[in-house]
Amino acid sequence: MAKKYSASVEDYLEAIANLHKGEKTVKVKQLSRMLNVKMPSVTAALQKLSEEGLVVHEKYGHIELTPEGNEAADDVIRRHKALSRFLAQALGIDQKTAEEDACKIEHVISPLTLERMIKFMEFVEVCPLGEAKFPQRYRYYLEHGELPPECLERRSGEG
Amino acid sequence: MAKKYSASVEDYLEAIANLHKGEKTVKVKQLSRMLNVKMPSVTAALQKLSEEGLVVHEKYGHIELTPEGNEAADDVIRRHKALSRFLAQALGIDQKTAEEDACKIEHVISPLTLERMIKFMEFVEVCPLGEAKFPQRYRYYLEHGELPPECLERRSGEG
DNA sequence: AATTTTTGTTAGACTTACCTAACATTTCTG
DNA sequence: CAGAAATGTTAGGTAAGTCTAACAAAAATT
Repeated sequence: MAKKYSASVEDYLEAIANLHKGEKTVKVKQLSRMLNVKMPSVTAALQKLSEEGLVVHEKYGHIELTPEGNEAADDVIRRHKALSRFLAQALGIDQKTAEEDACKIEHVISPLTLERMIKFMEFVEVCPLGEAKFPQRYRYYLEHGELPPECLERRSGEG
Repeated sequence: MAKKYSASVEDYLEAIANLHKGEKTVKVKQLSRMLNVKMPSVTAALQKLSEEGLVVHEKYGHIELTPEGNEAADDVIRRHKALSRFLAQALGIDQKTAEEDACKIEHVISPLTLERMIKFMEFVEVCPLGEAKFPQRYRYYLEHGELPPECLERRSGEG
């Protein structure tokens, strides 16, 4: 299960799924715009995706995902979301960059690494913040380029 | 500066640079093995790289990087190392997986995200560990699936 | 309803990067 | 140093994925 698709295929599936959420019907033009490719490229891609049983698309008609296509799309979207959350929340990266990186990395990241990023965020959320101020201190370090005062204070006494 | 090269080009440059460190001369066969491609593919790639001024390679001769090629290779290697360190150290991913993911992600990660990963590691190293036990606690959470005892103890008193 | 505009498709070409098979050169070895 | 083995190159093919130009259908407009 969870076959491997090319980055391009994943991009098409993801875009179709996302467009489906907003609009009732998905059309070639929308995909073309969303993916920054010309319409003939979309037509060609849809043909291949149809043959592979991931998409339903009759000539001049609207575009839908098959159950298999939908499953694959959901998986890409899951990776995308986890990644962009991790980059933004854990590393303090701005939303735009986090999105852009997620769009690329989602195609190549291993399941294990993804799982670890998710675990990392879980941990940060779950571990009492008053105690483990790590994330906030990291933000401070990012902003000021030096350790926050409460780290410096105790430094000589620590080790 | 720092032009954009394809993932494939980056892989060749990186491999040549790495091989150079070990052996005195780099040969087609070695690259072929290292990159899991057949020798004719290497020959073709070297031709292109030569034309682009990244590599010096005369027929049947040994392979070297130009200054420009070397600079590009160093940059890829820098990304690779930072990534694999981040994955292994910060996220607790095994070395093999960390390497594999680094090999892929190095081609698509943004400078900002890379920089943040580096900053993250710097912070973990620099911030007194006795105080910010975040990384260790994260490891515990990874291993046991629940918070370490010292987090749980104080939990009710924190909210 | 006829025409224009928009959208979609087909046809054909290009690029990247790989492959196999056949040939060429180098290197090793008896 | 001559033949065998290993290495490297050329020639020609394939697959993905993109593009432009020309044509076709659908949708909008008058």
